[in-house]
Amino acid sequence: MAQPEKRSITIREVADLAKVSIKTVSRVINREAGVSHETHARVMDAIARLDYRPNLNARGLAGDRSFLIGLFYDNPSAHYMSDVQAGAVARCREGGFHLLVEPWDSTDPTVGDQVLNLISQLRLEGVILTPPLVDHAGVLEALRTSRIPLVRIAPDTDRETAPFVYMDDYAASRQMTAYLISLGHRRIGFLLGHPDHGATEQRYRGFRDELAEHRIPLDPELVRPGHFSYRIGMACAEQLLTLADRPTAIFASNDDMAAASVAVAQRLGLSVPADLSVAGFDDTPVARIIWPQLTTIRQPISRMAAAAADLLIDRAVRRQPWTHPMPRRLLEFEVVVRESTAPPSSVPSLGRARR
Amino acid sequence: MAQPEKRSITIREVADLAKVSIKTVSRVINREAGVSHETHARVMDAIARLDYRPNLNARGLAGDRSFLIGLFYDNPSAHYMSDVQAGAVARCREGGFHLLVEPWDSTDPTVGDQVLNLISQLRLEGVILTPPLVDHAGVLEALRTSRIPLVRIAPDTDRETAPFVYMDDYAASRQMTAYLISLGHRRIGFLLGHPDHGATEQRYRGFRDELAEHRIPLDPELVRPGHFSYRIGMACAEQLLTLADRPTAIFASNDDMAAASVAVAQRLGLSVPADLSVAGFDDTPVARIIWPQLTTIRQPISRMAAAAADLLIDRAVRRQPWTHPMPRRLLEFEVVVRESTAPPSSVPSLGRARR
DNA sequence: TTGAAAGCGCTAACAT
DNA sequence: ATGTTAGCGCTTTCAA
Repeated sequence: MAQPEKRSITIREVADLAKVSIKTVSRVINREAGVSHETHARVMDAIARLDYRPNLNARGLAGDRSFLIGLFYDNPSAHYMSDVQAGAVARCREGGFHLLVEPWDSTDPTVGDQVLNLISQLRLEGVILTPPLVDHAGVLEALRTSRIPLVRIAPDTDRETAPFVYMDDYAASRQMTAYLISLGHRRIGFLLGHPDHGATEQRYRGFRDELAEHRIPLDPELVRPGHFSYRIGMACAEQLLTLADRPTAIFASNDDMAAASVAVAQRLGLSVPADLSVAGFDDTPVARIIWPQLTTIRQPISRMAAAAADLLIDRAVRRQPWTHPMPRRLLEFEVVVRESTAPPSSVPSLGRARR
Repeated sequence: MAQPEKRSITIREVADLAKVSIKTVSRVINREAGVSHETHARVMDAIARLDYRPNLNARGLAGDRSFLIGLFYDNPSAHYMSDVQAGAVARCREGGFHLLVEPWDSTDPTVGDQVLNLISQLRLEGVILTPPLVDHAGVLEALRTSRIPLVRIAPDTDRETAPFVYMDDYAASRQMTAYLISLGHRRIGFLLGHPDHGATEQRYRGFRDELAEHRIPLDPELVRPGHFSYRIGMACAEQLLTLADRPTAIFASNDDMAAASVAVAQRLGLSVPADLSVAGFDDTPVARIIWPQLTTIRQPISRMAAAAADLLIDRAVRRQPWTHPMPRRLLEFEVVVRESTAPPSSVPSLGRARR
């Protein structure tokens, strides 16, 4: 049984059909100048008739390109990565690029080598780094020595060496804290993020500074290390809520920990928000999936990723390195008020659901 | 300021250093037989000394390969895709392949063309399709005409034409239903999935057949179209729970709808599981994030994806097409009993949390 | 505005 | 067991 020939159309055949040289076809494909209107039309016609698609391997080999952008991550949050990926992949497709996803184990001491290896094999045209990998010394160094274009999302350290996109975690945190205070809360518990994430410190600072601004003393007992984890967040929330003088609100620095706080409160027979207000951060789907729905900060995750891809693609198309100062893009967050926050009540409820 | 030369090491240089021909180096790289021990060692040494990394573009162009596997999806569930991706990417890395992620809009009538275009440009060595794209006629046809190796995850239709991996949704659903019945439930509400997903029908059939097996009549009023959606699931749950003769249990065919049912129950002052048992399907993180934690079915998502990648890589390495019957891999599910299910109580509680 | 020829770095087919 | 040679399909000089 003869295997039907699977050979694809090549630039040669297009050139023949259009009665031009392959260089002219190449010019058309690459939108180079210097092709007459009429020739251009003939070539386009031939391309369409033959259903020609240029071979990216060949283009890459000849032009030292790959049309590939790498998304490097080490983030266990499915929703975060899903948003990042969606933003990046959409922008890539618009620009004729493709997204290669590569998870890394940042605890592996050879990760730098592995990165180097990948880069030199694949000739990626750029890499997007997400937190917390974004501040990983080994990975950063590998990327630097390979001199590959790099855009980081929300980096914490070393902000001068490469372009990055970010939102103002500090301001967002202050704004949420201010909102809680405006509701009348004075004893506010705070659940810290993972120490490896730059955002952890930013969000905590925003909380502290806003309290100070309102001359509300910060009770160290109310600040707990939740590591962005639902499980650890639960333990922290339980400690907070069984305190003799328990807080009337908890500001968790991500939604998972906020959801954990809500769950603990309910388990303890406390009603949210009547007995306890809970605020989250990120606006992941979990914020709407639990009851009551979470008041939280909407991060522009997908737009940050799109902006990152945009910087990379722009650079790849221009074929020009960035110059100092490195570009950066600031995207806006939003405080989303839902059902989990309300003014504090002095009378503890019986734990009945409201409504 | 002179740009430092960035030229990479080529096979030529390795050959020179090792005093062999490039073909021999090529043999070593590709682990072909027919290289003496001593030569092999010399080449490996040269590779290490020069830190040589073969250019994948060149390898791809010459050998008509790409070392790229595509993950095509159209699934809005971040957790599902995250698991799929993790499984696939892990297996790819083991095999020296890379994963390209491509979301598609299955409502776009030109999606078939777009797929064709992508394939012929990139020369992917294989494609993994996830539900519900896995049953999309246009995409399937495009993939078929391009004759690209394809492995589908949990396909519903056309199961003879290409390899696939799957779990037994039907059996899982029966098992969960049996469990609910064993607890003493007789009026069980069922929340259907999205009509485009093959699993929707399987899960429903399992439910129906298990009821029949126990001679429990199926009340059509208790079966509602939740579309796998949290929001729609909420509406359905509300209808179910405000029925005069409301069910004592709800079997939602995914976790999101189960979470919605729990939320609605709590809002209505019903305690879960005392007043209402709720079972989910999938064991996504939401199952543990809500309170009470969901009894659900653990799908082997990531292992299915790994198996899919495995089939593709194996075929790519052998460079042999699959023969009939197409390979398929069945992976095991697991019923995970948590806190959201219990025997029905005849005395409606006051809606207080237990414990 | 257009084209010819020389690679890009590798693998394949065929020597030896 | 090892080498030679001819491409893979494109982009890049450089010339016309």
